Amino acid sequence: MIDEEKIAFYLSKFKTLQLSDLFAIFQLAKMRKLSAGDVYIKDGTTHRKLTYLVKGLIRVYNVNDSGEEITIQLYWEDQFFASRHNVILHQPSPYIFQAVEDTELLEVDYDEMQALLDANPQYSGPRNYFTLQMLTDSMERVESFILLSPEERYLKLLNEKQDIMSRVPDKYIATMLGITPVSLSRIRKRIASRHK
Amino acid sequence: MIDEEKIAFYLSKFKTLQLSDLFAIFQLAKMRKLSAGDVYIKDGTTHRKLTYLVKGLIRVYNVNDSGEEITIQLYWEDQFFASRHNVILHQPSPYIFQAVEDTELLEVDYDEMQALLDANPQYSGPRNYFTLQMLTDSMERVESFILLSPEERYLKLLNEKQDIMSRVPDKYIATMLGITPVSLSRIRKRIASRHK
DNA sequence: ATAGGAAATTATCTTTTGTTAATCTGTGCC
DNA sequence: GGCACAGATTAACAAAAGATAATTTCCTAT
Repeated sequence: MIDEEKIAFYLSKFKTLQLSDLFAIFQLAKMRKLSAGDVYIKDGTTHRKLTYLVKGLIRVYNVNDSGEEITIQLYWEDQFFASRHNVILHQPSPYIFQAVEDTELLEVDYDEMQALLDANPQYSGPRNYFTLQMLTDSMERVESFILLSPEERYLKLLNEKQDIMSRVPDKYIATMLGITPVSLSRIRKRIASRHK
Repeated sequence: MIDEEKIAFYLSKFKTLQLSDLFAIFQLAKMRKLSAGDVYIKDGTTHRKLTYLVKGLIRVYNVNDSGEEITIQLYWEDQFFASRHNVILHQPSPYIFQAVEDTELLEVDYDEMQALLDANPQYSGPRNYFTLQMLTDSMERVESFILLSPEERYLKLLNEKQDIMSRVPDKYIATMLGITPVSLSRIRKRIASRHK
């Protein structure tokens, strides 16, 4: 469960929210625990949920025609996520959501959540905050593909998310950067040889 | 100005909105007209505005160390946009927003707009809708960089946004795809030779 | 109609990445 | 300890992209 410290943090961050507003959400929520390796959302299924990641690490990936796993995204503690294909586009997701570590999730039905948020103005600010957070993260990532070389993208990721990166194999990082694991290995070698 | 047809469209799309709710926004808004080539937001400046593009085309670009212009994003009719560095990060934007065509914009002060939206629950749904729209666009773009080759990205863009693409030079498209104009030209040649 | 300029293409060469396969390394398990 | 296995590295070659410069095409202003 979310601990008191985190609840206090959110209450102080969003002045419009009362403890009772958080409880209203918790009443819709179901706690789920996953073991490392468990699949959370299978590709091709329907899963209209909004999920808050309490503890652990989720990897979103795709299996391409050659049978290789391409990691699209990682989610970690205190992030919200959903399967955009399911939730926005009303389509089955082509991606697999899998726990990389033992993971704890808080899950709410997406439509119930939307109804609650639409109906109560005190949620408007926080809701907007989290969506904007996701949007800026995504935009920044787009810009990294346009403005940076693979090597620069890797260094930026190392710099900003070193703690997260150390929790997953390099091959996940490589495909997230849009390159192959072999290429990432060469980049790492190049960087190492330069700093010596 | 936004025409009656568009107003009717938004009113029917968002049932919580009354005509008076739209007027409340219009009262905050200022109409601006730009000629082709005009700079809308200069890099290094502060511009805390939310903008609705009524007519025309805006290009967001960056000038790199070699003096080359790298196009990051295009905005066209009926899209909302803002400078995320200014508005979210409270920093000057490193990007230049420039009108590619003669352009008409509706501009509102970002903080005034947030206050209005936060205070009135009827805006919560529509606000969320537009932010989610931007988010899914951005996420889809990220995924295109991870899952597709430059050639596939180009074909996808042609397929989905042909009308917009025909309004800008190829070199804008190339850098938006994360490649050089020279490379895009080779890709076009490769595609043409295959279809013959 | 034509001259000037920007955009696009082509050419050449270098660098990087992809592909495939082999090798090395570390870790958990019996 | 040693075996099995996944992940990382290395090697070798092919394919693609970057950089630079020359050339061609297209558009626009006069």
